[in-house]
Parts: sequence; structure tokens; C-alpha cells
Amino acid sequence: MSDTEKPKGYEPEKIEARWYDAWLENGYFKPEVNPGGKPFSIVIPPPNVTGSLHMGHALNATLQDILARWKRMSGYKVLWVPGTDHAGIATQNVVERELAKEKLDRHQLGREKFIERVWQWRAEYGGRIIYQLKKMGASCDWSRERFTLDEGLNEAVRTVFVRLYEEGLIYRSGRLINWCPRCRTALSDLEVEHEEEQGLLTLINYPFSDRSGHITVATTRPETMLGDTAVAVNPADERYKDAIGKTIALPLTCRAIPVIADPEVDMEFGTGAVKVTPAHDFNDEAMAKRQTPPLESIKVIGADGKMTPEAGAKYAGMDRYEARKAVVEDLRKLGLLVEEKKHVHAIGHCYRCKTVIEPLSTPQWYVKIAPLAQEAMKAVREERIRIIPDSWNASFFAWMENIKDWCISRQIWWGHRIPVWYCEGCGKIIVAMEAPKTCPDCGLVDPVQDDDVLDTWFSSALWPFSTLGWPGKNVKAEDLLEFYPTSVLVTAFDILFFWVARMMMMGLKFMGGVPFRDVYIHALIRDEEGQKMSKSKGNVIDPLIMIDKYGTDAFRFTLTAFAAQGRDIRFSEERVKGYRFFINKLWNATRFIQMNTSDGLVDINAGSAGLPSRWITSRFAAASRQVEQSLSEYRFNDAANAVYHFLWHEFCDWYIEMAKVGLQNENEAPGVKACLLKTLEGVLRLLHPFMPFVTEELWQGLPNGVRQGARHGESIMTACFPSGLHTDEQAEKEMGIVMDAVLGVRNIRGELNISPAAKIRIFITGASAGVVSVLQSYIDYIKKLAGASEVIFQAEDLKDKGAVSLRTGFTVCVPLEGLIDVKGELARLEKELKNISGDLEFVSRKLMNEDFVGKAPQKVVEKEKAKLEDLQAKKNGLLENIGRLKNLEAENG
RNA sequence: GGGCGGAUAGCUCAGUUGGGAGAGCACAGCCCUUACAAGGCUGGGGUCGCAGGUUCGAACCCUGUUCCGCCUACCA
Repeated sequence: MSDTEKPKGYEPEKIEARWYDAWLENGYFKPEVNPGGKPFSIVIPPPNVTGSLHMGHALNATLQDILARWKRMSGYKVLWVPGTDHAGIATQNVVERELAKEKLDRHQLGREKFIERVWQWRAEYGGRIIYQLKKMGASCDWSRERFTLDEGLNEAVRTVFVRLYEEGLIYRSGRLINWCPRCRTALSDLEVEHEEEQGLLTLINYPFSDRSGHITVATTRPETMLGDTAVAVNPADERYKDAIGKTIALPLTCRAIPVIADPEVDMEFGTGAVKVTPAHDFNDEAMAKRQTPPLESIKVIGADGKMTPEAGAKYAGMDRYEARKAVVEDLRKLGLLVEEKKHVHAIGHCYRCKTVIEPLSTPQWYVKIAPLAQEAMKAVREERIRIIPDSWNASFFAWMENIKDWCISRQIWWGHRIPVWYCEGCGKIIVAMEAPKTCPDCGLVDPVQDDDVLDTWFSSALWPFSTLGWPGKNVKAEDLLEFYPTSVLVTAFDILFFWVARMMMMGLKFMGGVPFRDVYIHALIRDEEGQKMSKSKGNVIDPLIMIDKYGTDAFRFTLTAFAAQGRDIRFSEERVKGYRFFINKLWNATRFIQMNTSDGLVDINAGSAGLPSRWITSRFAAASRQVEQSLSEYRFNDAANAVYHFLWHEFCDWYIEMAKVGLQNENEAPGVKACLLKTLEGVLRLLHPFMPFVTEELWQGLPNGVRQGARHGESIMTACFPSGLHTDEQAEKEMGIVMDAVLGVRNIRGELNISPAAKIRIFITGASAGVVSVLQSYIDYIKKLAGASEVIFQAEDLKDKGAVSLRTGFTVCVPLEGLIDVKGELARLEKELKNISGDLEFVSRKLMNEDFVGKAPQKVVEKEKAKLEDLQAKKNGLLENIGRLKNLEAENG
């Protein structure tokens, strides 16, 4: 597009669409674009196939893309592996809901048909989130896209399972697990969400069998009393000393249960006597095991959350909550109910469907986790893995140190089938990569495979190496050699334990080395009130709507500028608007430069660079260093702010304004044009990782020969990232003097409301020869930026009546020939005097303090001394001028 | 119960080895100065939650405390 056609405003929808496909077609997302570079790799946290892009994904993808693009531009061989997660329970739930609409359930359909349905569903809707990631500009290598249920990943899963089993790190147990009666599956500890709820503590009298009275127990779950097999008291509890060993006639049943002693019983809580239901409570189960002989376990609640026949004919078939009411009512009728008091306690819920969890005894597979956790902790302790920000280390270690064995079997159909077979003849358990034809022990044919599938996180734990081809028969195993370990994992803290810790364990175990060097934990995005976004609260902001309204680049930049470490993000649409304006600024700066450089040939190496050009070049160097430094420390917001400030407040506010002067000057113009183009080209490259689309669009519009950063191909994506540039202290110092003079005049204008249209004369006094020489050289710039008709240097003694501004090393005076508002100016100067006097007093008191002068570093003392001098000079100047104005006021009566 | 994080301008937030506090937005004043009014210039505004301590010097380090949020935990 030529500059004459370039619209005045930036219109994202017109330009963002066309670049992504071009990048993709040219293979720029593949590591092969930098064949000789050092590898830099990231695996994406695979979003659920069921999902659609939310704010968390958007932030996550943006940060990864910034790193990927930055490293790619810096010459690294970058691989960003994308993919999705099969999300067992969540996906199965979705498809089951679809079936329900057809008045079907999965059992009617049968396992095979049901799985087919899920794959069908996945084919239809599973691509949505991928499309959305592309819309975000994610530079993933889509040719390497993976799915956690891929053939290759399945091979990895089976391999890991078999090896862990053979090493005794996977075992089967029938102990209590967390059971979701709605999903009808076991859950790991992590998949249970605890929430404080107002409940009831029910006190019940349990009569002794010998009719010698009763013992009162307290419970939050009265219905489980039908499965009680003991009442426990603390052996040290004087109140119940005589009760130990007695027998209780368990109400509503015809069973007798003993009173036992257990040191874990809290004497302070409730009545100090606790009913023991080993089949439905984790504590009670442990207590039952401690007894000799172990207590009996009676299951009164089934997998469906309904009472079993063992609960007694009356209650069998009742829902557990219905049974609770019935039990309490029946006890009341028997006169055994003492009271029900309000009681706040934490209740576990299924993280997928929020149903209250039921501890249930069913055979499940577990990973013996402690040995694996040890290795992961060691890796973090030895800094082979860095967690950033490191405040997460504490949480990580706290969790890892108390970690319990991981229940990995799930009673659902959608997932990796457990590679275990049972011989129906001899009961032999066969764990193998492939289905065995016969039982190795008894020779019976066709052992039956375990019905269950593995926890989704089991396959996710292998993601950093399974996606790269491990164990590698028919996949690109060379990726594994080249890109493992990955460079950094970018994720939010809510899956630190679910996923990150488990990847560490599996990576260390099976690859013999860490899966990633850095873990960058980014913020969670909340709404403007600081609430977690959730569909039920209705406060969800859809990233795609933001993109439609403001463009991907503005949206990405907002997320980046918000992404300070260690803090959650309160998202605000206003900020997105602000950053759209920023892009507009860039757009128009480019427009200006193109308008001024399109007149024939521009020699990019032309001219000797004047002070403003040397200055902006130096500032660009500083900005790019800041960006690079910040990115290397994952300080994304600092990086974004550095480039924002440079582009807007240094390049646009100062340099472009000064360039307008330089362009008028025949001698300077070629150099200024070259500098404008070079700086613009550089800042586009600096900005590209943050806002890929607009930078590509504008960069492509630059004249040939300017795009010097292009490494190969013709895209900013593969151009060099600005690096290793040097600042120019001398230029910055001199420019500082010029800017100081301009700011002085502007201050006077602003404060005295002098119209910008009014051209004024400026006097400069009290300047050293050096300062005069600098100001003299750039007099045209000062005139332009300060709106002056004339700049006059005068030795001393201002006879003109005017407004003054005391600068560092000189004074600016604007004579107003009679138009001056004496009172206004007097007020202005007195305000200034007050400020300066305050500062001066503080500094001089500091310097009079012997301790300060003696103990503070020399550098700090010197700085304070210089400050004192400057303030003193300004104060004197102010006093002098205030005196003159007062005389003037008196003369005028 | 344990742990972590936050409390800084009206709002949202920066503040990286402790050297008298910054940005964006909002606000006020003056300007359509031909890149941009989605803009320019100028300005007002904070006892850095509270109380102690360390230090020549504390938003920053230490102790205590209040409020808010989160994670974690088998007190029935």
C-alpha cells in the first residue's frame, strides 16, 4: 500500500487477517527457518479439546508467542509445539449430555460406539481452540501439532505404565478413594475441591448393650452410622475410661459394635467420642487399620450415591441425603437424637461437576509417588529447574513434601485404556504393551482388559517428551534429541501440581533429565472487581470479542503490559482501548515518515547525524537493551512499557518533532530521513514479538534497502531482533540541555496560558560557555519546539519584565512586554520557591548530618551535593525575580 | 490449623541489590501547530494499611497488627 492510500487511522481488521496465512505458508513457524541456531523450545500447555479460548489461554499464548518470536528473531532454532488435551472426564461429560438430548446414555450405545461418538465430536468441535490460537497470532509449528490421545502418545503412556509397574511404582489397591457419584469415577486428591460450608453437627446417643447408659457421638454425616463398626475415644480421656471395651447396640441396626481407644481422637471436639465408619471416611479407615484385629468395614453407600442393602431394608435404595434425613428422623423418634447444631466444615466436591465427593472403597491403580517427588524436589533445589517467580518454590515444596500416592485409574471410557489384563482362569494380572493372547501362567486364552482408563493428567505428564517423539518408533525422534529439555514452560499456577510437578517427575524418570529449564508462572486473569471469571458468575470477557473490537495486537499488548510477576490481573477493557491508541500512534508515525521519505531515493546511510539523530539512536539502544533484559527475566510488563515509552514519548514526542526542523534544512534532511527510517525500522522489529500483525504490515511498507534486519525471507518475523546497540552519553547529555530549555519555556506558556499560536521571544541567561554553545547550535529546534520567534543569549541582568524558569545551569526568560499578569507570575514563582525551598532544606539538612556524610557511599553524597548546588542557584534566581516583580507591582501601584 | 500473596495518586497498577515515589487512565487549563483530536502542551493530586524496630537514611529489611484474596489440611 502506498502512503497516499494509507488511512489516517489504524484499522486492525483490514491488516491482521492477511499475515497469519502468509507466515504459515512460508513455514516461518518451523524451527527449520533457523537451521543453524541454538534450539529454543516450548510445549504449549494443551488446552482441553472441549474448551474455547478464554482470557487465561489468551495470556498464556501471548507470553509464549512473545518468547518464541523474540528468540526466533534472535537467531534461535525455535520450536513451539502446539496441541490439545483429551480431557477425559470433561469431554465425556459433554458428549454424554449430547446423548441425553437424544434420550440415550453411553451404556445403551456401548463402549465402542460411544468412543466413536466422542472422536466424531472432537473432529467437529475440537479444532475451535486451535483456530482461536491462530487468531491470537501464535507462531506454533502446526505441522507438529499433537493430541494427548494420539497413537504415539498412547505408546508413551503404555510404555510408562508398564515400566512403572515393573519397577513397583504402580500398584493396585482397594482402599478408600474420592468418588464422584455423578461422574461414577474415582478422582485423585487434587481433583477434589474443598469448600467451607455451613452444615450440621449431629449429636446422637449410642446405648450400651448392657443397658448401663449411653455414649454420645458427634457426626456431620448421620447416614453413615448405619455402617459404623466402632465408637472411638481417646485412651487418655478420663470421661470415657470405663467405656472402653464395652459394647454398643448400634441404633437402627441389629449390630453390636465395640468402644475402642485411639490416640488420634480429639478430646476437645464434639463429645470426645467419635463413631467409626471405615467404609466411608478416610480417618476412620486409618483408625480401623490401626486396631488389632482391624475393624470390619461395612459399605452402606454405593457407587451411585445411594444406600446399599447393607444399610438395611428400610434405607436401601435411598439417596445418601434422603437417607440422612430419614436416619435423623428415626433417631429422633427413638429419643436418641440429642441435638443438631450449626457447624462450618469443608466439603469435597468433584472439580468437574461439583457433586459432593463420597469416600468409597473400590479397586484402583496408584502411582507410588514419593520416590518420583524426591527427584523433582532435588532438581528444583539444585536449580536445574527454576520456578519464576521464585515465590512459588515454597508452595511447590510444601506440596511435594506431603504428596500422597496418585490414584490414576478412572471409571470412564474416554481416555488411555489401562494396559492391564486379567486372566479369567487363574486371576493372573498381566501388564503389557500389547494385548496378550493367552495367560502366561495357565494358558487360558483371551485375558480380559481392565475396563478403566488413566487419569488425563497421566498422559499430560509425558507431554514434553511424548510430543517430541518419545518413545519414538515411527515419529521424528530427532526432535527429542534436539529440543529436549524444553527451554521454558509458561503456565498459570492453578496447574502447578496437577501438571507441572508431574511433568518434572516423569521427565526425570524417563528422560533422565528435567523436562524444562524454567517454569514461568503467570497471573490468573480476574475481572475488574478482582473476581475470578466464571460462566456461572457471568463476568467472563471473551477474548475474541476484544480482538474483534480492538484488534489482536492491542489486545496482546494489553495482556503483556498487565503481566507483572506475582500478581493477578484485573482485566479492564479501558486499557485495551488505550493500547489501540498506541498502535494508532505507531501507524501515524509511520505515515508521517513515509510522507517525508517517498520523494525519490533515500540514502539510508546518508548525511552526518545531527544531535537529535544521535540522541534518538542512543535512546533506541537503551530501549532495546531494556526490552531484551526484561524479556530474559520474564518481566513482560517492563519490556512492554519500555518500548511503549520509547516509541511514544521519545521517538514521537521529541524526535519526530525535531525532525520536522531537520527536514527543512537541505544539509540535514538526508541524514534525518535516514535516521527516521532506521529508527522506525528498528522499533518495528523491537515491537514485533508483542504486536506481530501491525509491525509486519508497516515493515513491509518500508522502502527497499531499509529492511536491513531481514535475515532471510521477506518477513519481519525472521528479521534480527535489535541487540548489542550502544548508547551515546555525550548526545544524551547535550540533548538533555536542549530539552531542558524547551521544557522551561513550555512550563511558562502552560502555566501562564499563553496561546501556542503566540510566537514569543526567549532570553537565556546565566549559562556557561559550554551550555550556550550547545543551545546556540540547536537554536532552530528550540524555536520550533518552544514556539519561539527568537532565542537571545544574554550575559546577565534581565532588564525585560518577563516570566522566568530556572533550569539546571541556566535561566529561561520570556518577556511579555506589558502583557504580563504580574500577580499570576508572582504566584507561579512563589509556588516554585516553596517547592525548591523545601527540597533545599531537606538536602542541606542531610548534608549537615555528619553520619550521612561519613557513612553514606561517596557517590550518594556527591549526588546530594550537586543537587544542593543546583537548588541553591535556582532559589537565588527565584528570589531575585520575585523581588523585581514585587517592585514592579509597587510601581504600578 | 498451616502457608502464600496483596494493601502505593480518584481508578488499574509499576517500583530488581534501602538513597526524600512513577506510569496509564481519569481530572483541570490552553491548543484542530498539515503524522495522529484515537492528538499536542501544561498542571493539580499520594503522611506508600497501622504500630514498633534496625539504619546516617525504609514503600523496600525485621517484629507485631488490621483488612482482602488465594492455596493447602482427615478435627468427626
